[in-house]
Amino acid sequence: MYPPGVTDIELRHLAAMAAIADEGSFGRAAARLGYTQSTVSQQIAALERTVGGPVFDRPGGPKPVRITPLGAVVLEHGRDLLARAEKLADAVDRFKAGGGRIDIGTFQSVSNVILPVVVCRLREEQPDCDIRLFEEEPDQPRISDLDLLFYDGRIDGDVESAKLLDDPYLLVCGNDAFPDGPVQLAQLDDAPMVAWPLTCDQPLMEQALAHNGARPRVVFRSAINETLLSMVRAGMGSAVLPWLAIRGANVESDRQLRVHELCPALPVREIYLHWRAGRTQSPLATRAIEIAVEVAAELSGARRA
Amino acid sequence: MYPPGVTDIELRHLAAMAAIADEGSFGRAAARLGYTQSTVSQQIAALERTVGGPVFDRPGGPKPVRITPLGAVVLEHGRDLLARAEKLADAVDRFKAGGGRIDIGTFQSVSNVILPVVVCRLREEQPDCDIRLFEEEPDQPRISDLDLLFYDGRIDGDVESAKLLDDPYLLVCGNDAFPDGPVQLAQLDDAPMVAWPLTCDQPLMEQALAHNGARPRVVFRSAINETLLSMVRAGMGSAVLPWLAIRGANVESDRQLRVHELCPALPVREIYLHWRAGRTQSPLATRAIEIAVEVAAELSGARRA
DNA sequence: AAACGTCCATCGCGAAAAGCGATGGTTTGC
DNA sequence: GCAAACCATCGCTTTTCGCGATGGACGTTT
Repeated sequence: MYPPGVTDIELRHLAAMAAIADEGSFGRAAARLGYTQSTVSQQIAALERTVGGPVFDRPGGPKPVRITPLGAVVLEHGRDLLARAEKLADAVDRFKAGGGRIDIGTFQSVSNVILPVVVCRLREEQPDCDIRLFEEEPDQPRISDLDLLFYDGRIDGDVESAKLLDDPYLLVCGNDAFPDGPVQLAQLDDAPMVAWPLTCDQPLMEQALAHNGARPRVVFRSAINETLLSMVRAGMGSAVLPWLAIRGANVESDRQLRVHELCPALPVREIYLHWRAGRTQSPLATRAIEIAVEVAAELSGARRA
Repeated sequence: MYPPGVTDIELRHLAAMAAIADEGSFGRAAARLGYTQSTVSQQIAALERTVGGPVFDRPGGPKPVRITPLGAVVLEHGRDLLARAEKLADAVDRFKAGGGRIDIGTFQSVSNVILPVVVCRLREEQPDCDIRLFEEEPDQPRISDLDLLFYDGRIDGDVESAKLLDDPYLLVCGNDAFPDGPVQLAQLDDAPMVAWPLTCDQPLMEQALAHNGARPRVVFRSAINETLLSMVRAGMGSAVLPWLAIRGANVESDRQLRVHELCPALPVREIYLHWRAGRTQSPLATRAIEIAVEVAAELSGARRA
């Protein structure tokens, strides 16, 4: 792979060489490096052994040592090598401080409500970090190549997860569709309704509706919440949406719309944050999980209030 | 100078890491590197100690190990570091094979006769070498910053030298100025003459002329040999030039000019090659000295023939 | 000229580390 | 379950690292 001898080069020796070149003396270089003069002398001897020739001329006496032509070649590349090593150390430090890149998979309502806050706080703590979001959603959520994945449900495979919050379904309808207070599920039977496409938790929710004797007529499907709500305002029908989506669209302050709890309540949609099991996380990912849990808890509290 | 820890990085460990990343297994990497599996395991452990975290996830069993986010950071820079180290080794090899740069100081006739051959042979052996020639000639020849210096005389200071050849002075004159055979120095007294400027050996030569009762009238001085010879052809006067200069200008095949030995002969001009004492030479410089001596010897032989 | 100061090389020693072989624990696949 | 593949760990030997002390070389000073 690498030619023999390449890995015999020691950065310590190159650092000693650079210090000597700067100071003009083995002894002063040793002092600067925190070594003994004899140690530095041996380090240079070792370096000269590996490169196969002297790198300094030692005139003897108080004259400063001078670099040889071979030494100049070694030093030129050596300084470069040391600079690169320093860059490596810097990169590691930045990484451990939370820098670096993180790839997060997300979906619909999480993108609208939770994620903005998470990203914001993360960037506050780590202005230089590189956060990449992915919302492509094939039928199966893809966690390979992602560090973190938000999803409303569990995922099979070698995955760990944190439950972020319970997201109950609520009814959004026109101002005068129902009187204040909870709405009986049965009242939704055969009612016109707009809804999300049948991905994620949506099929489960509709089954639960049906199981409770509510078979609404779905007159329109869209993944865009704003579109759905416009349809509700237009009187096309009502919508059963999770609380997160409702909050994300500021429905509560919309005088044309009203939100009702459902009775009996549908099974809540559960929001999870997933990551691959058995893999060491980056500090950035670890922190992102913590922040996501925090944010979710705050949201949960806000909902109950 | 360098932050602590930078010089603790070992190229050996990075090489092991790269091999593992390629092979997906500590054992195979060990085989490739010529180490034992346990050794590689410890190398990675050491690396992980210096960077402060795991660089590989070991799933256990026949699954390939996988790099961690931290490991990815380290590996990215590590490969770079290894590539640079390889460049260093390459540069050293090239240098030892005679590559690299050489700075040569020269003057007038050496530039014309000796140096072209030396440079030619050197470049034949080392096509990639970087030969730089300097002909600036302040009153004092400057050997600092030069690897090699041609000069017609000795130099004071900490300098070693090789005598290349004796370069006798000869008389160049018009076809019919003197009969064939040696010319008595006395015959040059008050004769019109063109000559070099009073640098290098020229003052010494003119003193020697005077000392032998010949005080020619110098009617023109120029450092350009061709100019001087044109003047001789034009009948302005004759010229006392060293053999090297005469050969460099192809005087011998010029039917308008004739070359005479002088009687008694003037002290020869001695051509030396100098280099700073007590300094390790580059192989290229060493070889250049050898070649220069060879070329000078050939020229010496050619002259005597 | 002799004494001094500065400098690097070298020697001996103790501590640390590298590398090896053998062993043991884990996980996967049959 | 059993076998196979894999990595971690332990004990051991050999090598290396770094130190302090000493000595030789050179230039400067007296």
